[in-house]
Amino acid sequence: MPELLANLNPEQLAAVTLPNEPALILAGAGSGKTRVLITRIAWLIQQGMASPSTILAVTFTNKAAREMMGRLQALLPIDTRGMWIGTFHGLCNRMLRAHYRDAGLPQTFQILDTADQLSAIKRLMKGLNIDDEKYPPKNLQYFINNAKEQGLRPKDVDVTDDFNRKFVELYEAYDQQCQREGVVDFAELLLRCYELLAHNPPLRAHYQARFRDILVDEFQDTNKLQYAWLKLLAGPGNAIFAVGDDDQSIYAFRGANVGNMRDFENEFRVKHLIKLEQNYRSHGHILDAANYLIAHNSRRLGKNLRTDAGHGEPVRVYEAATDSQEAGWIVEEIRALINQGLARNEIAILYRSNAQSRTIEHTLVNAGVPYKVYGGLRFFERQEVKHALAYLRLIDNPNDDTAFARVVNFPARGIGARSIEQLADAARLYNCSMAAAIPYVTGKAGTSLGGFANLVAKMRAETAQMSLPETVEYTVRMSGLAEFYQNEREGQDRLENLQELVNAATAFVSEEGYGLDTPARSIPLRPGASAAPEIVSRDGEIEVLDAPAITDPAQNPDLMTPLAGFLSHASLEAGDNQAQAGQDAVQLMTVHAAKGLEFTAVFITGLEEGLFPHENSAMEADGLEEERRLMYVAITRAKERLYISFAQSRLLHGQTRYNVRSRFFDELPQESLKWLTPKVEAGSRWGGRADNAGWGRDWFARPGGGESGGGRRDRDAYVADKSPAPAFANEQRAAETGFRVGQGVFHTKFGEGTITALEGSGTDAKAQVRFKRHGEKWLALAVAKLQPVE
DNA sequence: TACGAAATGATACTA
DNA sequence: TCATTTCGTA
Repeated sequence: MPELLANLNPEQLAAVTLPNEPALILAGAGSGKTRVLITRIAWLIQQGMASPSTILAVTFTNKAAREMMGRLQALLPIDTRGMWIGTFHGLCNRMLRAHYRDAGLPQTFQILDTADQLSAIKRLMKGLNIDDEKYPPKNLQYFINNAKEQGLRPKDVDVTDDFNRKFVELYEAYDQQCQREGVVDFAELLLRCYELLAHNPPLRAHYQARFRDILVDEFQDTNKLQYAWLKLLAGPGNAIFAVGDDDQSIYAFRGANVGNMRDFENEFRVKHLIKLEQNYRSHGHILDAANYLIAHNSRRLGKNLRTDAGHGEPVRVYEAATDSQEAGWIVEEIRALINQGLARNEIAILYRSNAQSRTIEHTLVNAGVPYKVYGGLRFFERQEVKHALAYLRLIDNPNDDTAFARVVNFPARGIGARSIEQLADAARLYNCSMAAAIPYVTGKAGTSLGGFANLVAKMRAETAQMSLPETVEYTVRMSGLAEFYQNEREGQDRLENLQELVNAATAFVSEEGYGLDTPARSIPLRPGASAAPEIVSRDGEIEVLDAPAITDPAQNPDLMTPLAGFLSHASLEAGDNQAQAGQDAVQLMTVHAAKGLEFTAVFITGLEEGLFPHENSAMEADGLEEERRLMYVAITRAKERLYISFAQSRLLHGQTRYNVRSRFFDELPQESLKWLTPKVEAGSRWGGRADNAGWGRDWFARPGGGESGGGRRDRDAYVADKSPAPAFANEQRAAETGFRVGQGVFHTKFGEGTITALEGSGTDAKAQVRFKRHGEKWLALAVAKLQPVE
């Protein structure tokens, strides 16, 4: 028991052992936030103040939820699997599945991810003959999600003008379409769950009585709807324990509302506000830089990090002439660090926008330094996987037009755009799904559509008794997807992903504890499991007929069929957002993606006006302050070494831009900086910036190159300034290929292979590689993205 | 229907 | 520059 609380500092200890009352924990970067959250849960359970079933813990990412469950499991001899620890969306999904009738949803409702939602919107607009130039589908999508996140249904949205009125109309039509198809988007998951609780007092009371302790991670990232949902769950006998850091709020652009922290403090009369300011991550100079920078923000709750670690190394600053020179310097420093014995995965290169990674990658490749880029497509977002999932969704729910439209002609079965349009018209006429409208379409189109209908019907019938992995395997085969990719020249990886999908299904079944032969499409009633919830509405009144019948998904996870569960899993957990895992490699990612991580050495690149702070942030209210918080997040990722760099010119979108160094340099404590290049005072160079001008003007295209806004035709007329980057010291060493014959390599397009020959040197260096799947190829090392593999 | 050419847009991103 | 989408023709 005491060892649970051992090694906590006084503030952490105070937070962990607070009474069951509203509390706000202001947890600075590297202050042991997660540890406090987990220890608090463990402590509550150990003290008998709570049991695993009375706790609700909410996070933003599946990763955070998994970490919490894993570490908790390690602290206590309990099974965390049934606990209500998860993301907002995951928990809402769970609640909606349990009370689908009260929520007005079909039992097999499915979840639209962002891409599905957009295609649903496009389909809707096409059907209504809406001009998508005037009303861009993406804008409508944003409008709808934004409204939902404010808790607004179409009837609640203020109509201000005709344009707005159209959007509201479309929002209404979209909701109806979703309802008819039995699908919900991400925002709907939250809003629907919110309404479920808001309109159903007995149910609300049930959950309020149940969740005595509600713990929220990253509270500064909650949006209005999430906060409202939490407030509904916070009843008289329970309390919210919110952990967050207003200085690390970097998601306002997607609806996060830092104001929730203040509101929480006021609305709940928070008596316990604890600041965790002891930092266990960074050395002194780094922390000083962070503190000093963030002090330039107004409207903070106020916090100052301290460390016992000593000053450590100063923050190194480098000014480069060009972006490629900047990259060259970074690679040099990285080599030095590696030579000093630092592991590659303890080194991170951070940038503000993804476009910046290319130059850096290129330089790393040439230098033969292995690296990993975070970001990009995740497993369940790959087209072949989404195709397969669409077939599965169609088997489960014939009304899902989004899934239908996706695969009706994939693989191609001669059903063209014309036929689909006819079908959509019929569906609208008869107010039914596209699948149901097939009999109404006549002629040749009707025949080929009929063929598709038969295929799906056959698949539905034949999978009726199959287990989930069998169903997935069967679907991949019978849909023709496997055959299609088999014959496709570049289809091998996709084929493998389809196989991987079958494996994922097998893994899912075993993780969820189903028997391997449990039918995928029936609700498996285990012994002792109770039937579906029984809350019935009578005369508009909602009533609990039989109190114990409010079924708790935690005790009965079988309210979902394995297939429905797997499909939600695919939507809610799209998989890793990381490139190839494994080998020891330098980590490349955006500053946003780095939040929550830490590295021994960190490079923050592209510190230029217009880039960081980003030019677009000048338009947004509070935009500059968010950029500054972003920089704060970036700095606080570093444990021992921090490098900050910028370049005078940068090739971006095919144009050379001349940038001015970021204002953030002037907001750092100069005594903690070590300039590796002479520091040039602002204003002493051409292009020096006027501090209070809108900084959109602070960067500009090539001097004498004319206005950049001259339209596309300028592209041909425009000759980019191709002056070569000044050679940097180790051009010579970069010339070494860094490869040897017989070495295993990885290529982003061709996959794994082995080097069979090397030729030439410097920029002409070539390697012959025998790829496992694509045969032997000669590759120019300066161009090909080859990564060494063990 | 299918393919290549031309046009276009480009901050950050989890569920 | 590059990835994606639309356009125009076979």
